[in-house]
Amino acid sequence: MTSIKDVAKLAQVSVATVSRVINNTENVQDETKERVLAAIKELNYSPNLLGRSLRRLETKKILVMLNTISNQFYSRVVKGIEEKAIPHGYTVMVCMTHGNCKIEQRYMQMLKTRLVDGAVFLTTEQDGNTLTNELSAVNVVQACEPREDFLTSTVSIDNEKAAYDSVSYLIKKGHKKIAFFGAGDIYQSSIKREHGYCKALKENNIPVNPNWIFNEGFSFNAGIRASSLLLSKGELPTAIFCISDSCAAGAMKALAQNDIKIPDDISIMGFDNTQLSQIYMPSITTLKQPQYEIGYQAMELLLNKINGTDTNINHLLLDYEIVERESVKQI
Amino acid sequence: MTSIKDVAKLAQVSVATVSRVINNTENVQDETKERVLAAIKELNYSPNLLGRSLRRLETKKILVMLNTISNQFYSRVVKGIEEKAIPHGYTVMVCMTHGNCKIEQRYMQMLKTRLVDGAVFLTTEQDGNTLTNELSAVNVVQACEPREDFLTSTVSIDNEKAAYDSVSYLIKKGHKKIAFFGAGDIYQSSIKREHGYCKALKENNIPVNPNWIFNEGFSFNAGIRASSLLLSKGELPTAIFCISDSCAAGAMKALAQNDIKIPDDISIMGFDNTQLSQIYMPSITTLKQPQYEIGYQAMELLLNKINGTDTNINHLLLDYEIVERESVKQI
DNA sequence: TTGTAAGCGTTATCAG
DNA sequence: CTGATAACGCTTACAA
Repeated sequence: MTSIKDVAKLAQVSVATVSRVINNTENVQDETKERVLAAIKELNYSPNLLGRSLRRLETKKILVMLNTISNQFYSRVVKGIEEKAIPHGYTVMVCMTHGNCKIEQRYMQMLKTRLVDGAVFLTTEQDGNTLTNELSAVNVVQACEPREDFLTSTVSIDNEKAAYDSVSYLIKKGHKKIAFFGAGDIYQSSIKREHGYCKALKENNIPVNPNWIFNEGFSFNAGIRASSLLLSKGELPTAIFCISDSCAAGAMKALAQNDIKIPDDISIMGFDNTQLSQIYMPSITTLKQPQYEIGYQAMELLLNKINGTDTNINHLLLDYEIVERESVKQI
Repeated sequence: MTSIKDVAKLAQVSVATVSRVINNTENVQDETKERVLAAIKELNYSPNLLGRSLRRLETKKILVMLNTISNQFYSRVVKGIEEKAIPHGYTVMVCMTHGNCKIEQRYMQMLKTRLVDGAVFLTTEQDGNTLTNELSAVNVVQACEPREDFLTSTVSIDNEKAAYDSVSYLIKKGHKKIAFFGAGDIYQSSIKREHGYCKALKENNIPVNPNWIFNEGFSFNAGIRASSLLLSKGELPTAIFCISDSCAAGAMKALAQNDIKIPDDISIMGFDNTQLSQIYMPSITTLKQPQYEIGYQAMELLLNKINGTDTNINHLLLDYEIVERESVKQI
């Protein structure tokens, strides 16, 4: 590996001069500069960023932590993060935890040890107190699925209100028998959406039927499982509000296999407006989260934190909208 | 930020001793060790990995370069990479290029400047000669979509043979009129699959109809576009061999909207066995690439390269299999 | 305009 | 078993 010393030797100058040329930081005589540039080219030299970062105490790197990239939802969030980060000179890297605490801690080590300047957590596996303690000295924000006990700035939608609006929409479409396919109380978003679901029913004087609340998860298979359970209950609802588009698709497939027509027999509503909701047959009526914007704003908060421009803890709630497609029918 | 010096001072030992305790590298008296560990705990100290990497000239970090994580196909490949890397002490980070040369070069800079020990390229935007030159001194392998002019070890399937087998399968199912939805000659995999498609037809004395070859891309929308073009041609085939599952789904949706029944009127075959092929209605018959295995083996080659165990350029071709589902019918 | 040298946080060598 | 110190590659006062 060629270092700055090799360049200096070849160009017959000091390493300081080479550094000045590389960073365009002070005046260097044209002739010397050219000699240095020629040497750099000849040796195919690139400055070692470890050395630079160690000296400058900054790396210009950002980590995005998430459970898994197989969840389509996150890809546009990351895109938003990147498009804010790159113009400010930051490079973004994505790290998957696969729901594994150990792996998450390993990446956190990179944070704590200054291998990166900051991180955006899209999901996390650990409890908030631990995280708050461990990461007290580093720059972190949360987006999408924030934990309230992890004390950082956050960007997300108002999950309770979004669910409330979704279920109100179904009610407006004439539905009174509405089931909820959630993910259970390990997910704050699921708890809140269940609250919103109940609130909308109550406000419309529809009793909440606990037999119609299932918590099998976000995935396609979760939708299948929840549908099977629902079918075993006897009476069927006319609509199902699902925690995710994948879950909605799973529900649709399981119901279709039992000769239940969507939306003629049962209406289905998804959540997130992932590509799946557009391409499924029938296409899925869903609630669009502003994924790109969530990422963009989260990165903005992180930059402010890194620069010391804003030391407050902010909680941004962004707008959402219902996207009407084919899976919900007026009755 | 607390450094090793602070720990040494608090524990009343030298920094060397602290380092020995951290790395468990030499014998340290139990009593001293405990004092050091107590100090580390009290100061909540983590060693700065920049310093360590600079000293050791290795970072134990691997980059995975790809176009975009929104392509489901890659998520299992990355999983395979991770599961080989982690037990060897390596940490994996994913970097998206979004088809942008500039961004790709930025990540390559991390490679050239020793911020990471190596990289697996799943896709690349630049021409092979440039890459070969730029990255001659670093540890790199390619997987999935290798460029032959980028001289590295590669892991993939035999795309021509896989396409040949897929089309032969359709022929065995009684189809003689078979269209091809490809991605065009910017993708080596597309070129090769088109070759395989033509070869299978010729071997069965079926003339290749250039009107039935479309190159709109890998995406869902590409499938929609290709279908629209196909419908404008007049005569329809009885089967379509698609370059990806997304493309197949797009084709199915566009055809369904024109009241063409899948698989009764036209059979559709996808490629990759992504989750979409399982969950779509009807489910999509497809060719399963061993995604996890591709990633795992690519990482193995990379480790051998990093360790200097194997300096050859290897080209691994892994097995694939046809997964029969609902979108192809015997006629 | 250029060079010298200190220092970023580690680890490894060499003495003791 | 422990400490002092050089070195990794770079940037930046300070001096010349």
